[in-house]
Amino acid sequence: MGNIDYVLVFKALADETRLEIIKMLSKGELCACKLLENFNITQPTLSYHMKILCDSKLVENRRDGAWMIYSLNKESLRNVGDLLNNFIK
Amino acid sequence: MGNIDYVLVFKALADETRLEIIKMLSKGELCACKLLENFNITQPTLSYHMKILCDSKLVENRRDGAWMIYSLNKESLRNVGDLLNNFIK
DNA sequence: AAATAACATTGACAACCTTCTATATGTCGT
DNA sequence: ACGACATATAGAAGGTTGTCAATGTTATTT
Repeated sequence: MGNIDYVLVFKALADETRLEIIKMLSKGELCACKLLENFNITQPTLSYHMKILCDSKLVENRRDGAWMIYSLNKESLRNVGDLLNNFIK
Repeated sequence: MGNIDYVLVFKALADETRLEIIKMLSKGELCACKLLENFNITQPTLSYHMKILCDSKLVENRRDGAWMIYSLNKESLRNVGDLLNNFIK
């Protein structure tokens, strides 16, 4: 319910890697190590991107033992879509 | 029908001033001078922002005498909304 | 044709972003 | 408690962004 910082959200979306991460998460939650397999970036770089995505509220995380599981925050995505829809009428 | 560069689009949206410009244009087309009145930025800075918005295809421009008239490209906005909708189902 | 008005372009600078390596923290199994 | 694994944080390097002052361009008016 916390208010959305749309600039933060669009900054989070404005990166090829993060957009691909969101696409992957749209098919279901994933741990960082599974996400990492799909990119040519180091683990700290992925961690950096995940922090940006979580700070924007587009993505949520939960710990499962040693793993960190990431999933989409669909309400946030819906709110962003609504913002754009309001612009076009 | 040119394909959309979503990273470019989200970069264009990821700025407080440009988001406000889009909000203003959502109520109807405007010339640069009218847009400028609403911000504490210089004319070259507005011109810079308008170029980014036009490059992203979110905004279109047409010349009317000495004025440059800007308007939203609603199809682009709809496509971006569709992209987000596809993520959440 | 000269002055004015609206807008774009250039060049400079500070702030921010993305990436890496190195290191730290947290968790599990032995 | 130790080793191995998963993830986060810190610091540094290089690239990108947003802003301005100065200047250029295009259109209008006198």
